[in-house]
Amino acid sequence: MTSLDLLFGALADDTRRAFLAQIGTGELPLSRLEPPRSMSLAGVIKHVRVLEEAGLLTREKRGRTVWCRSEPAPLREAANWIETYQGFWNERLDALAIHLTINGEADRA
Amino acid sequence: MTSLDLLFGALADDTRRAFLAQIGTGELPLSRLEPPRSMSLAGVIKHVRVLEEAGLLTREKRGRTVWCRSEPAPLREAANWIETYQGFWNERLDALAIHLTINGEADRA
DNA sequence: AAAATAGTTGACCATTTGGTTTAGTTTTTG
DNA sequence: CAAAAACTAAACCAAATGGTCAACTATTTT
Repeated sequence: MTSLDLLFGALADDTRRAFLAQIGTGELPLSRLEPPRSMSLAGVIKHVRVLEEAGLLTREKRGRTVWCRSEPAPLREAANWIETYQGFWNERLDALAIHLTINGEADRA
Repeated sequence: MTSLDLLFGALADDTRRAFLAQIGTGELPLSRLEPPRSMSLAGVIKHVRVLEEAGLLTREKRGRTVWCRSEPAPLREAANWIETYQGFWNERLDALAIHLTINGEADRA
């Protein structure tokens, strides 16, 4: 299984996306993660492991609590695939370029 | 299951990403799709259905051949999630803005 | 009309996934 | 020390996934 499989697979779940959103740029004790649909702590741990194996988060044990930190780098890989596969992101960037060009000409006037 | 689940789930497979890449912006007969690892036509059809259910492709039957066309719109939804969840795309767009600003000033000189 | 091409469907199978419960370990706290 | 808190690991289960093959429909082509 390729790393993109792991990556997209990890993102293909409500619960796991919620965890990433909750962690954001900070860090959170594993037991503070709030699954959208209630589940046992063991269930939570399984999801955390999937995210970890996809490289999307790291765990650090301090005392008796495990702190989860999100790792954004792999997301770039996923976004790169989307971008490369079909130039729709290019269209978006083109649109921005046009916007900035207009602004630039407005500045000049 | 939410539509993002379907979307990321559809992308979480080598074979299906290959199909999307092969179709690109054009269209391709279903039987011309080339799975990375060889498989029966029935297998191919199952993958095509997954992509279809995620909204990533549409089929049109003309004569005896089914033409597959890729639908980029849902990808934007996926990319939007990535962008929203943590502002790393913003950094990228910022970088482009800086680039264009420099060009604009070069034009002015 | 007969044969080949293109696709679909259904039954089946093995593996993975998403969850549970129970029984642990380790680290704090009373 | 004893109890609570935070986590882990193993066994188990149902459902989904990724694949097969065989039988079938529909459309060309010869």
